[in-house]
Amino acid sequence: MSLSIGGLAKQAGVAIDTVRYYERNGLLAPAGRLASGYRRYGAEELKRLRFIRRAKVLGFTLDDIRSLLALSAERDVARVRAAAQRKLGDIELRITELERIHSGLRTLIDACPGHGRSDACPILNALSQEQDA
Amino acid sequence: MSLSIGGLAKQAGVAIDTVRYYERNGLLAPAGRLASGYRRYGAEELKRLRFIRRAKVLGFTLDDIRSLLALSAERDVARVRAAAQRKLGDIELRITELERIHSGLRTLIDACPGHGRSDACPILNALSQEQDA
DNA sequence: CTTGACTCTGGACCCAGGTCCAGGGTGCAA
DNA sequence: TTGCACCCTGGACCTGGGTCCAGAGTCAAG
Repeated sequence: MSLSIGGLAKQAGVAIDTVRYYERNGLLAPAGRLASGYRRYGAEELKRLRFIRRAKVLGFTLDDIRSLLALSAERDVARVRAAAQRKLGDIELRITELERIHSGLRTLIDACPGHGRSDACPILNALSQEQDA
Repeated sequence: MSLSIGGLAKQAGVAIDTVRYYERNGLLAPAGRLASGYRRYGAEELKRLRFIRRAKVLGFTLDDIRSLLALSAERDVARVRAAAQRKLGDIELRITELERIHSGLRTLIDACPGHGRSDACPILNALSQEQDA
């Protein structure tokens, strides 16, 4: 079984341009070529492309994924796990930050009657004036 | 009291280039000028710039903020509140998404002993193989 | 053999939100 | 008057992750 770039992209659920972009950026090894110059792919490349797609879903950047692929090739389980843990930490940080924003906004909205004089609107006041928070 | 662009930027805690960028992009009105062409600012502009900075902290995009400023000028409290509520919804969505990612990663990490054969590493397996999740 | 679908390349462009630069003019203090 | 900090402009550049394009070549069905 052998795939054209279009077939590969379809199987993996990404765009053709994305496949070439990944190749250019070292996430996929340079593909084998036909005499015509057309790229050909096998099952390995499909697996790798799907790996990339899943890792992205889990919040890894392409940079992260490059490392992950290298560690995976070296079978370095400990460092794969450590990378996942770092990513988990990042995500926790982002969640915390969003929750901070969320509660700030929630407080403001709850305090705003949604009508009446605009200088009594806590949202506008919070944005306009000096404050501690 | 009157401020140069540098003074304004400093008071508001943003970069000079950012002030000019905001002016170019309609978040700040075109500044008054001295005969030399130097921009001059008053207290109003400082308030407005701080408004922008705070709104950004609360997760509003510059586009959002442009609307917010317009609504604020029109004293349209109801629509300000509605905009804040939409933004709250966005943020909730982002939190939910991150939590989904978080729990996926957490499960994988917890299942991974961090040593041993790489083909027994749940993280690599999850990324490499077909799966439901 | 023709036709339409596919692929090749390098490079430009997109989003947001700035940031930096060169080459010039200005303001003010010693 | 010199010197330094500040300001002006238009336009290029940055990050991340692609997406789109023109112009040319190729593949496969009918």
